[in-house]
Amino acid sequence: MGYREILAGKGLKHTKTRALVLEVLNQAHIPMTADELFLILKRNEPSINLSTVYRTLDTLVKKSLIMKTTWMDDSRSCYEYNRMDHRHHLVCVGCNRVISVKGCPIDEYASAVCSHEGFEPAGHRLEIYGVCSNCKKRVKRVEE
Amino acid sequence: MGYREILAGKGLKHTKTRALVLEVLNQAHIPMTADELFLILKRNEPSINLSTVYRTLDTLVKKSLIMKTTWMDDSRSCYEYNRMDHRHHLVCVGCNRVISVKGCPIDEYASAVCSHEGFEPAGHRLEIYGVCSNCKKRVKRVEE
DNA sequence: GTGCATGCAAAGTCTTTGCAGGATA
DNA sequence: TATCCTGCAAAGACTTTGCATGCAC
Repeated sequence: MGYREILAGKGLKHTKTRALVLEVLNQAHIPMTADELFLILKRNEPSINLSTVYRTLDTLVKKSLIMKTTWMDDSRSCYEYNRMDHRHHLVCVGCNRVISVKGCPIDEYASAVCSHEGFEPAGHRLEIYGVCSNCKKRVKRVEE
Repeated sequence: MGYREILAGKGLKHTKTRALVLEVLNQAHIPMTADELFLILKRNEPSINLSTVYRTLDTLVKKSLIMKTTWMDDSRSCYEYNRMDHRHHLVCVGCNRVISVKGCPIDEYASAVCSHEGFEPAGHRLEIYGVCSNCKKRVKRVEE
Protein backbone atom coordinates (compact mmCIF):
# COMPACT_ATOMS: atom_id res chain seq x y z
CA MET A 1 0.00 0.00 0.00
CA GLY A 2 1.39 3.37 -1.05
CA TYR A 3 1.41 6.43 1.15
CA ARG A 4 -1.31 8.00 -0.99
CA GLU A 5 -3.69 5.20 -0.01
CA ILE A 6 -2.57 5.26 3.62
CA LEU A 7 -3.29 8.98 3.79
CA ALA A 8 -6.60 8.64 1.96
CA GLY A 9 -7.58 5.86 4.38
CA LYS A 10 -7.33 8.41 7.17
CA GLY A 11 -9.18 11.08 5.24
CA LEU A 12 -6.03 13.11 4.59
CA LYS A 13 -5.00 14.81 1.38
CA HIS A 14 -1.83 13.60 -0.28
CA THR A 15 0.97 16.13 -0.07
CA LYS A 16 4.67 15.83 -0.75
CA THR A 17 5.54 16.56 2.84
CA ARG A 18 3.17 13.98 4.31
CA ALA A 19 4.26 11.22 1.98
CA LEU A 20 7.92 12.01 2.53
CA VAL A 21 7.60 12.13 6.29
CA LEU A 22 5.91 8.75 6.29
CA GLU A 23 8.54 7.30 4.00
CA VAL A 24 11.50 8.61 5.96
CA LEU A 25 10.09 7.46 9.30
CA ASN A 26 9.04 4.12 7.86
CA GLN A 27 12.55 3.43 6.63
CA ALA A 28 14.29 4.82 9.70
CA HIS A 29 12.99 2.31 12.29
CA ILE A 30 14.20 4.84 14.86
CA PRO A 31 12.48 7.90 16.31
CA MET A 32 13.59 11.20 14.76
CA THR A 33 13.23 14.83 15.81
CA ALA A 34 11.30 17.40 13.79
CA ASP A 35 14.56 19.11 12.99
CA GLU A 36 16.25 15.94 11.73
CA LEU A 37 13.28 15.30 9.47
CA PHE A 38 13.32 18.91 8.32
CA LEU A 39 16.94 18.62 7.19
CA ILE A 40 16.24 15.42 5.28
CA LEU A 41 13.06 16.75 3.64
CA LYS A 42 14.91 19.89 2.60
CA ARG A 43 16.97 17.80 0.16
CA ASN A 44 13.84 16.94 -1.84
CA GLU A 45 11.94 20.11 -1.13
CA PRO A 46 14.36 23.01 -0.54
CA SER A 47 11.61 25.54 0.16
CA ILE A 48 10.07 23.52 2.98
CA ASN A 49 9.51 25.25 6.28
CA LEU A 50 10.06 23.82 9.74
CA SER A 51 6.57 24.81 10.83
CA THR A 52 5.15 22.72 8.01
CA VAL A 53 7.07 19.77 9.37
CA TYR A 54 5.64 20.34 12.83
CA ARG A 55 2.12 20.67 11.42
CA THR A 56 2.53 17.54 9.34
CA LEU A 57 3.84 15.56 12.29
CA ASP A 58 0.98 16.78 14.41
CA THR A 59 -1.55 15.70 11.80
CA LEU A 60 0.00 12.26 11.41
CA VAL A 61 0.12 11.76 15.18
CA LYS A 62 -3.56 12.65 15.49
CA LYS A 63 -4.36 10.01 12.87
CA SER A 64 -2.13 7.48 14.65
CA LEU A 65 0.06 6.99 11.59
CA ILE A 66 3.07 7.96 13.68
CA MET A 67 3.81 8.25 17.39
CA LYS A 68 5.38 11.06 19.37
CA THR A 69 7.86 10.31 22.13
CA THR A 70 11.13 11.48 23.71
CA TRP A 71 14.36 10.05 25.07
CA MET A 72 14.96 10.36 28.77
CA ASP A 73 17.98 12.64 28.44
CA ASP A 74 16.55 14.99 25.82
CA SER A 75 13.45 17.12 25.96
CA ARG A 76 12.94 17.36 22.19
CA SER A 77 10.05 15.37 20.76
CA CYS A 78 10.79 12.43 18.50
CA TYR A 79 8.49 10.82 15.97
CA GLU A 80 8.31 7.20 14.99
CA TYR A 81 6.38 5.21 12.39
CA ASN A 82 3.48 3.36 13.99
CA ARG A 83 3.81 -0.31 12.99
CA MET A 84 1.80 -3.32 13.97
CA ASP A 85 4.87 -5.24 15.12
CA HIS A 86 6.20 -2.35 17.14
CA ARG A 87 9.77 -2.35 18.36
CA HIS A 88 11.48 -1.04 21.43
CA HIS A 89 14.87 0.58 21.65
CA LEU A 90 18.16 0.18 23.42
CA VAL A 91 19.86 3.53 23.94
CA CYS A 92 23.48 4.16 24.92
CA VAL A 93 23.59 6.75 27.68
CA GLY A 94 27.13 7.62 26.63
CA CYS A 95 26.88 8.29 22.90
CA ASN A 96 23.08 8.14 22.35
CA ARG A 97 23.43 5.36 19.81
CA VAL A 98 20.04 3.69 19.35
CA ILE A 99 19.46 0.05 18.54
CA SER A 100 16.04 -1.16 17.46
CA VAL A 101 15.05 -4.34 19.29
CA LYS A 102 12.68 -6.91 17.78
CA GLY A 103 9.97 -8.50 19.84
CA CYS A 104 7.88 -7.08 22.64
CA PRO A 105 7.90 -8.66 26.11
CA ILE A 106 5.23 -6.34 27.46
CA ASP A 107 1.92 -6.83 25.69
CA GLU A 108 0.64 -9.49 28.03
CA TYR A 109 1.82 -7.70 31.15
CA ALA A 110 0.31 -4.41 29.95
CA SER A 111 -3.06 -6.07 29.36
CA ALA A 112 -2.95 -7.61 32.81
CA VAL A 113 -2.15 -4.31 34.51
CA CYS A 114 -4.87 -2.54 32.54
CA SER A 115 -7.56 -5.09 33.33
CA HIS A 116 -6.56 -5.07 37.00
CA GLU A 117 -7.12 -1.30 37.12
CA GLY A 118 -10.17 -1.26 34.86
CA PHE A 119 -8.32 0.38 31.98
CA GLU A 120 -8.74 -0.24 28.28
CA PRO A 121 -5.18 -0.85 26.94
CA ALA A 122 -3.99 1.82 24.53
CA GLY A 123 -0.28 1.10 24.21
CA HIS A 124 2.95 1.35 26.11
CA ARG A 125 6.41 2.76 25.92
CA LEU A 126 9.52 0.82 26.80
CA GLU A 127 13.12 1.80 26.36
CA ILE A 128 16.24 0.22 27.73
CA TYR A 129 19.23 2.36 28.60
CA GLY A 130 22.78 1.12 28.88
CA VAL A 131 26.42 1.82 28.12
CA CYS A 132 27.61 0.47 24.78
CA SER A 133 30.91 -1.34 24.39
CA ASN A 134 32.70 1.69 22.92
CA CYS A 135 31.59 3.91 25.76
CA LYS A 136 32.57 1.28 28.31
CA LYS A 137 36.11 1.33 26.87
CA ARG A 138 36.15 5.10 27.03
CA VAL A 139 35.18 5.06 30.72
CA LYS A 140 37.83 2.50 31.52
CA ARG A 141 40.45 4.56 29.75
CA VAL A 142 39.51 7.58 31.82
CA GLU A 143 39.57 5.54 35.02
CA GLU A 144 42.99 4.03 34.37
CA MET B 1 18.38 8.35 56.69
CA GLY B 2 17.50 12.04 56.48
CA TYR B 3 17.84 14.18 53.41
CA ARG B 4 20.82 15.96 54.95
CA GLU B 5 22.74 12.70 54.99
CA ILE B 6 21.54 11.70 51.55
CA LEU B 7 22.77 15.02 50.14
CA ALA B 8 26.05 14.83 52.06
CA GLY B 9 26.57 11.31 50.73
CA LYS B 10 26.58 12.79 47.23
CA GLY B 11 28.86 15.65 48.21
CA LEU B 12 26.05 18.21 48.08
CA LYS B 13 25.38 20.99 50.55
CA HIS B 14 22.12 20.88 52.44
CA THR B 15 19.69 23.58 51.34
CA LYS B 16 16.02 24.04 52.02
CA THR B 17 15.15 23.67 48.36
CA ARG B 18 17.07 20.43 47.88
CA ALA B 19 15.68 18.78 50.98
CA LEU B 20 12.15 19.85 50.14
CA VAL B 21 12.37 18.68 46.54
CA LEU B 22 13.57 15.28 47.70
CA GLU B 23 10.84 15.07 50.30
CA VAL B 24 8.03 16.07 47.97
CA LEU B 25 9.16 13.69 45.22
CA ASN B 26 9.77 10.89 47.70
CA GLN B 27 6.23 11.17 49.02
CA ALA B 28 4.62 11.68 45.62
CA HIS B 29 5.45 8.29 44.03
CA ILE B 30 4.55 9.97 40.77
CA PRO B 31 6.63 12.12 38.42
CA MET B 32 6.06 15.87 38.76
CA THR B 33 6.89 18.86 36.57
CA ALA B 34 9.22 21.65 37.66
CA ASP B 35 6.27 23.97 37.79
CA GLU B 36 4.18 21.69 39.99
CA LEU B 37 7.09 21.41 42.39
CA PHE B 38 7.61 25.16 42.27
CA LEU B 39 4.02 25.80 43.37
CA ILE B 40 4.32 23.34 46.25
CA LEU B 41 7.69 24.66 47.41
CA LYS B 42 6.35 28.20 47.32
CA ARG B 43 4.10 27.37 50.27
CA ASN B 44 7.13 26.78 52.49
CA GLU B 45 9.44 29.24 50.81
CA PRO B 46 7.44 32.08 49.24
CA SER B 47 10.50 33.82 47.78
CA ILE B 48 11.64 30.76 45.84
CA ASN B 49 12.34 31.19 42.14
CA LEU B 50 11.49 28.78 39.35
CA SER B 51 15.05 28.86 38.06
CA THR B 52 16.24 27.62 41.45
CA VAL B 53 13.88 24.71 41.12
CA TYR B 54 15.28 23.88 37.69
CA ARG B 55 18.84 24.17 38.98
CA THR B 56 18.05 21.99 41.97
CA LEU B 57 16.39 19.36 39.83
CA ASP B 58 19.34 19.37 37.48
CA THR B 59 21.76 18.87 40.34
CA LEU B 60 19.76 16.01 41.83
CA VAL B 61 19.43 14.31 38.43
CA LYS B 62 23.21 14.52 37.92
CA LYS B 63 23.71 12.81 41.28
CA SER B 64 21.09 10.19 40.40
CA LEU B 65 18.94 11.05 43.40
CA ILE B 66 16.04 11.70 41.07
CA MET B 67 15.23 10.84 37.44
CA LYS B 68 14.00 13.03 34.61
CA THR B 69 11.37 11.78 32.20
CA THR B 70 8.26 12.83 30.27
CA TRP B 71 4.84 11.51 29.40
CA MET B 72 4.16 10.68 25.78
CA ASP B 73 1.51 13.35 25.31
CA ASP B 74 3.33 16.21 27.03
CA SER B 75 6.70 17.70 26.24
CA ARG B 76 7.36 19.07 29.72
CA SER B 77 9.97 17.27 31.79
CA CYS B 78 8.89 15.38 34.88
CA TYR B 79 11.00 14.38 37.84
CA GLU B 80 10.70 11.30 39.96
CA TYR B 81 12.41 10.02 43.11
CA ASN B 82 14.97 7.36 42.28
CA ARG B 83 14.15 4.32 44.43
CA MET B 84 15.67 0.90 44.54
CA ASP B 85 12.35 -0.84 44.02
CA HIS B 86 11.37 1.38 41.14
CA ARG B 87 7.80 1.49 39.91
CA HIS B 88 6.20 1.92 36.54
CA HIS B 89 3.07 3.86 35.73
CA LEU B 90 -0.28 3.37 34.12
CA VAL B 91 -1.51 6.57 32.49
CA CYS B 92 -5.02 7.35 31.29
CA VAL B 93 -4.86 8.89 27.84
CA GLY B 94 -8.21 10.54 28.47
CA CYS B 95 -7.76 12.37 31.78
CA ASN B 96 -4.01 11.87 32.42
CA ARG B 97 -4.66 10.14 35.72
CA VAL B 98 -1.54 8.26 36.77
CA ILE B 99 -1.47 5.03 38.74
CA SER B 100 1.78 3.78 40.23
CA VAL B 101 2.25 0.06 39.57
CA LYS B 102 4.26 -2.19 41.90
CA GLY B 103 6.66 -4.75 40.52
CA CYS B 104 8.85 -4.64 37.46
CA PRO B 105 8.52 -7.25 34.70
CA ILE B 106 11.47 -5.92 32.73
CA ASP B 107 14.74 -6.27 34.65
CA GLU B 108 15.56 -9.72 33.34
CA TYR B 109 14.58 -8.88 29.77
CA ALA B 110 16.56 -5.63 29.89
CA SER B 111 19.67 -7.47 31.07
CA ALA B 112 19.27 -10.04 28.32
CA VAL B 113 18.91 -7.38 25.62
CA CYS B 114 21.91 -5.48 26.97
CA SER B 115 24.18 -8.48 27.12
CA HIS B 116 23.12 -9.53 23.62
CA GLU B 117 24.21 -6.12 22.30
CA GLY B 118 27.28 -5.77 24.49
CA PHE B 119 25.74 -3.03 26.63
CA GLU B 120 26.12 -2.48 30.35
CA PRO B 121 22.56 -2.10 31.73
CA ALA B 122 21.81 1.36 33.10
CA GLY B 123 18.05 1.30 33.55
CA HIS B 124 14.86 1.40 31.56
CA ARG B 125 11.62 3.27 31.19
CA LEU B 126 8.25 1.62 30.92
CA GLU B 127 4.84 3.19 30.93
CA ILE B 128 1.50 1.72 30.07
CA TYR B 129 -1.19 3.85 28.50
CA GLY B 130 -4.88 3.11 28.56
CA VAL B 131 -8.35 4.53 28.98
CA CYS B 132 -9.62 4.53 32.56
CA SER B 133 -13.14 3.44 33.46
CA ASN B 134 -14.44 7.00 33.83
CA CYS B 135 -13.12 8.00 30.44
CA LYS B 136 -14.54 4.84 28.86
CA LYS B 137 -17.98 5.83 30.14
CA ARG B 138 -17.49 9.31 28.77
CA VAL B 139 -16.66 7.96 25.31
CA LYS B 140 -19.68 5.67 25.34
CA ARG B 141 -21.92 8.55 26.29
CA VAL B 142 -20.63 10.56 23.36
CA GLU B 143 -21.07 7.63 21.00
CA GLU B 144 -24.64 6.94 21.99
C1' DG C 1 -13.84 26.61 -7.04
C1' DT C 2 -13.55 25.16 -2.12
C1' DG C 3 -11.18 23.87 1.54
C1' DC C 4 -7.15 22.43 3.36
C1' DA C 5 -1.84 22.95 3.34
C1' DT C 6 2.18 25.92 3.20
C1' DG C 7 5.76 29.67 3.87
C1' DC C 8 6.94 33.30 6.55
C1' DA C 9 7.14 35.89 10.61
C1' DA C 10 5.82 36.50 15.12
C1' DA C 11 4.48 34.80 19.52
C1' DG C 12 4.32 31.24 23.15
C1' DT C 13 6.10 27.91 26.43
C1' DC C 14 9.50 25.66 28.85
C1' DT C 15 14.27 25.82 30.24
C1' DT C 16 18.94 27.75 30.83
C1' DT C 17 22.33 31.32 31.90
C1' DG C 18 24.84 35.69 33.78
C1' DC C 19 25.41 38.30 37.54
C1' DA C 20 25.34 40.24 42.12
C1' DG C 21 24.04 39.21 46.70
C1' DG C 22 23.27 35.50 50.27
C1' DA C 23 23.71 31.01 52.65
C1' DT C 24 26.48 26.79 53.96
C1' DA C 25 30.31 24.14 55.77
C1' DT D 1 36.14 32.90 54.74
C1' DA D 2 35.77 30.30 50.46
C1' DT D 3 32.60 28.12 47.96
C1' DC D 4 28.53 27.12 46.39
C1' DC D 5 23.45 28.55 46.09
C1' DT D 6 19.74 31.87 45.03
C1' DG D 7 16.69 35.57 43.03
C1' DC D 8 16.05 38.27 39.26
C1' DA D 9 16.08 39.35 34.56
C1' DA D 10 17.33 38.22 30.15
C1' DA D 11 18.31 34.96 26.65
C1' DG D 12 17.82 30.45 24.40
C1' DA D 13 15.60 26.32 22.44
C1' DC D 14 11.78 24.16 20.78
C1' DT D 15 7.06 24.50 19.26
C1' DT D 16 2.74 26.78 17.93
C1' DT D 17 -0.12 30.25 15.63
C1' DG D 18 -2.01 34.07 12.30
C1' DC D 19 -2.30 35.38 7.87
C1' DA D 20 -1.99 35.54 2.93
C1' DT D 21 -0.96 32.52 -0.85
C1' DG D 22 -0.90 28.08 -3.15
C1' DC D 23 -2.15 23.28 -3.95
C1' DA D 24 -5.21 18.98 -3.94
C1' DC D 25 -9.52 17.11 -4.93
